[in-house]
Amino acid sequence: MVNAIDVARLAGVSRSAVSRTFTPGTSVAPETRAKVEAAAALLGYRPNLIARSLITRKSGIVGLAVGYMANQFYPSLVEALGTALAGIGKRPLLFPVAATGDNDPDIAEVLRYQVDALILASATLSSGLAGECRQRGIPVVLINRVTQDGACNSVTGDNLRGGSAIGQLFCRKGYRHPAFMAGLEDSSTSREREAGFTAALAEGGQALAARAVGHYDFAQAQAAMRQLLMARHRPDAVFCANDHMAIAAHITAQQEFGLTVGRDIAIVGFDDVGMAGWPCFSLTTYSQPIGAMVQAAISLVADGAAEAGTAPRHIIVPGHLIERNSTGG
Amino acid sequence: MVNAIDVARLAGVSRSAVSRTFTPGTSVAPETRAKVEAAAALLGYRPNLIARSLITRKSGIVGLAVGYMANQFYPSLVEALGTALAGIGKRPLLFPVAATGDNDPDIAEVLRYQVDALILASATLSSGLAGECRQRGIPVVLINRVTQDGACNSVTGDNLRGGSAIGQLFCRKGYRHPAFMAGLEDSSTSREREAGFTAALAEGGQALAARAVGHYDFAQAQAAMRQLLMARHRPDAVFCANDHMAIAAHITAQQEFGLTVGRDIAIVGFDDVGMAGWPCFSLTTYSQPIGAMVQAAISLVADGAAEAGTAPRHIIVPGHLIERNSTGG
DNA sequence: ATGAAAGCGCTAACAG
DNA sequence: CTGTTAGCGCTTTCAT
Repeated sequence: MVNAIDVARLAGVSRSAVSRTFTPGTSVAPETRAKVEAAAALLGYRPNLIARSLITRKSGIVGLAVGYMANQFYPSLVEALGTALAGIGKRPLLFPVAATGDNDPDIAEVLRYQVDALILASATLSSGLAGECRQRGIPVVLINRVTQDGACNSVTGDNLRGGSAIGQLFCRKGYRHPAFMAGLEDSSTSREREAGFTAALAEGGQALAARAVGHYDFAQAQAAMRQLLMARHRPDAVFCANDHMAIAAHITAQQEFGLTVGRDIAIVGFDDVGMAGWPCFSLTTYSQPIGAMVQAAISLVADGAAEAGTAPRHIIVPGHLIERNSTGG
Repeated sequence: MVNAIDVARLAGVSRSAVSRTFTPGTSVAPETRAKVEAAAALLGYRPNLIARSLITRKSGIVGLAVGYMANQFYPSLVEALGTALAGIGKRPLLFPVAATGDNDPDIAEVLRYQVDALILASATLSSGLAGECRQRGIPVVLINRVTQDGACNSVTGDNLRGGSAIGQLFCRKGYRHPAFMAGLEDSSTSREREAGFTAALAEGGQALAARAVGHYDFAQAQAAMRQLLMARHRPDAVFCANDHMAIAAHITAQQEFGLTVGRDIAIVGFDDVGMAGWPCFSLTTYSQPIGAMVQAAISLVADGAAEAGTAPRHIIVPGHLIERNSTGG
């Protein structure tokens, strides 16, 4: 294991000179730098980031909590985040969490790595831990969810307006029995989308005819769809709280009930994941632009959005309605 | 920022006592431990893993390179790996790499984090870097790919047998114009699958009628499929080097050429990703069991499969043919 | 611009 | 079982 001392010795300089050579924004004589770089190359020296972080108190590591990768939205997000973080010289330390329930223990564990920030995709943390992070100056960014008390920074799509746009679409199309499939009952995202949706329905003189809960899970969304379709009054249009469940619903309606989606029944999702545009689904949906969301998250992380006294910011990234065949030709 | 000294002071013990309390496998008097734990809880103390790793030379961090998340196989793998690593007290530090080309710079960068191991999913590294890792005692595990010189540990599915099984299936079904869609020409995975495939065809008295390259990419696979389907002699069965491309091919055949897959043309993939089983695709494929592959990778990581003198291990995880509708009712 | 010295938070060897 | 003593590899004042 070669270290700065070895390099210094070989280059005939002090260890400080070596350190400075590899620290951006320090002044080293070009000549010295050259000697150091030559020696380092010869020895295959790479500055130890762990040791550095002990003193700079910046690890370059960002904790990234992510729930279930089965929903294509999250892999896309993780990939985009990984790339964007690399752009500001940081890397994500991944830790899997349950999409629901108490994730504090897992998060506390990752805090021990002295992460520079915490990005939580579809996971929440208690206000206790949030406070601790704030106190330590660790920015916390929730993506696609907000906490009840609004104590954390967050980046979300425009759930309210999106739900509303879909409600309006249903009214315009003249569906008579609109239904909603929730994600998790305690998820802010699902609740906001539903609120926008039902408000728009009401404005159009409609009311929710049925409701089911898919728990954001493929199999459970299928079950929820079965339940909706087997009811006395079958809905003629279903808004699912995300694309992942909408696709499950689509498959179930078509495969198990022989319905032609878009003709016999309308199905709408939320997110605009890649698959939503595939011809076999051609899913009407409301977009959550990943690029913009990642950009927003990165800016919160980079601006050190946790300086004492800074009020949490809640960034809402606008999306737009994408009409495809699942709501009629 | 509270540290071990603060805790020691409050508990009225030495800093070593504090250290021992939080280090598994050390002996502390129950009474001392209790005092320390009380003080730690009061102060909200969490041992600094970064500082610890400086001395133990074990960071608990595993570098995880992952290419394109669009192929569902990889998100599933990442999720499973993350969970399995947590089981042995480690976490993955994610770094995005190009699926093709030279990833050495990115990998070298992550080495500075003193990672305990390197897991490369569908990425390769030069024998130079591989040698450096070996010398430093950092296990390197390739998943779903091997290096040309076989210098790295690897975990792969049974590409040869899988390709062969699909070739045999084509013969048994009596297809007359079998085609192959490669991933990347320089990918060991694609080459092995093709080798098994063509060998089995030859044994059945058949020969490859056409060939295209999809570069493991959705859009490029669609283009490759168009090319195959517009040729003079249209193939009646296409084996795609993975499910991701097979699904692209499926959609293209159906949507753009009006073909009914399974009747007008057979399409087969490799991996058995979740979507392959969806009724709208019902894709015949050869499985790569993620659980077993992760298990194998973890064992290589945990056994410190890089001790000097250890020969690299190449684990082949068996899979099996899954016949679905895409090769006929 | 450079070197000497101090110290980040922690563990490990060694006496007691 | 406990405390003392030395570092792990690095950055950073502070003189020069």
